[in-house]
Amino acid sequence: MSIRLYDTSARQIRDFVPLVDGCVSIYLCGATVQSAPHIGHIRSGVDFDILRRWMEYRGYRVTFVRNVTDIDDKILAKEKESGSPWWEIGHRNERAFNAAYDALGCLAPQHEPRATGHITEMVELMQQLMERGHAYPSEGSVYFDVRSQPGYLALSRQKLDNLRQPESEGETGKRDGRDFALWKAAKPGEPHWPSPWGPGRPGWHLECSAMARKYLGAEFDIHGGGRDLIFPHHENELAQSTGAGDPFARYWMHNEWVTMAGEKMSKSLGNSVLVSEMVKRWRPIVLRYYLGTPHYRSAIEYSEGALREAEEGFGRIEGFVQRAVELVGVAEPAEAVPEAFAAHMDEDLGVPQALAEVHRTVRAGNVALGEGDKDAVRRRLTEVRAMLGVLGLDPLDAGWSGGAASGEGEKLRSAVDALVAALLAQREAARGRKDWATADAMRDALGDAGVVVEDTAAGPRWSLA
RNA sequence: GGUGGAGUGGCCGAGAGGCGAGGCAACGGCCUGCAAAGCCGUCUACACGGGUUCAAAUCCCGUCUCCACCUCCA
Repeated sequence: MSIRLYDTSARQIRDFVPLVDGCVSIYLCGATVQSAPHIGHIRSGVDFDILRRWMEYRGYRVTFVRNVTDIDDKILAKEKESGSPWWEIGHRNERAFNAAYDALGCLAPQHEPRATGHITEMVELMQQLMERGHAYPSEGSVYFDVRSQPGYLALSRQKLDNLRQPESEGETGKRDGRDFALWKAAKPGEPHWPSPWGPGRPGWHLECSAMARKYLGAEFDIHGGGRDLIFPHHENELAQSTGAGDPFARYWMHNEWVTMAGEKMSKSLGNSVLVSEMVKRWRPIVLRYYLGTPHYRSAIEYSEGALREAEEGFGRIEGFVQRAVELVGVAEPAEAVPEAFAAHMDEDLGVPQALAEVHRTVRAGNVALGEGDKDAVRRRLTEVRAMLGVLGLDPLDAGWSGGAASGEGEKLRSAVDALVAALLAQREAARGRKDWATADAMRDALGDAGVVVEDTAAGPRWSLA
């Protein structure tokens, strides 16, 4: 059996055959660090993190590259607005992105190259494009000649003649209004780097072609990103790279976006929800469950209610894991996930159906808990952990301990545990004499303090609300 | 104008010709001193109108509604 993936280029699900046996190379378009990440940005990170984890589970050696575009028009516009230098804006936002990836449990890429660190590679690429007749300099800028590239627009399945002709801006120096800039001549006050065509800065798109080649080679397996990148970003990347002679990506994968009242979440519409705000209100693992659980090619409609449901739904899974650990202790994830789960994941990352398998296993585990069947509980726990691990949602994974594993947090935890245990002992005594009023009052008081008490056959257990 | 996507039960969200995905909520039952959690059960839908087929949420035709992308930032 093999993994099958929906390839945007082919518009269908294809068997995944890696370029190099046993290895997978993935290039994901990451952040253009002009602003802090909203949950739409980070959804892409989560979706491709799941892809990567699944590939690793299937035994591939994965090389995952996620770029940082740290120079572009919007960043320069921000510089003018805010007065902060472009590199400071970029760095601040890059840190915000990394904090968000980290908070949501996205594994670190092997390489995280920045556009401004690869000017030399871009210049080389442009020279090759010129030699091959796909690019031309004009007034200090360099443009890609879209008419020179017969395959142009194959990815987005458009026709050149159907593109709206951009309004002529007078002195652009382009041969065709649809030609796009590889290199932009420096304007006064803007950052610039030297090039054979004069000082300037890279155009959008060019960095990805240059960096994908550098870190993954002229041909690699999967190129990913949000769906809005298909055109122009990926189309232009493809044109540049193939124009320079690189075979480039073998599969193109695009995730859908997060919508808000039916509309795409974006900064310009003013409807974006920042990750930094969300993690204050929802546990990061719940946020990941919410963003990573629908199929990656389906839009997610943002709503408070959906977040609450995610919290409840994940809580059900987590509740089983906790109770199971209380009964049988921490059991390591199983070596293999259940067959049905794997089959769904193999089919274009069928996370929703795979998740149904998690729920089935949780139910079976809960039945085993009810029967006190320790062997069965342990088995279900290892299965559930294995499946959750692939989704990056194993609550016992060290990454989710919330950093509270610090000495301070541990001390606090054990202090509270001792206090609650003492109160619960008193409450048990009250229950023993059937003094329900006292027992209930104590439970209410603990509840008000944020400690939820549940009486079970094995005695009372408590957890934080 | 061009290209692509979507409309599923109270809600979220899969599926894509025939055996009720799953979750949340609700309701009933079991368990419980009462709860909580859990288990069992109930509710069973595919925007609209036609058509094809033994059989359509799924295929075909038409209609409506919504969304996205259409280049140097508009």
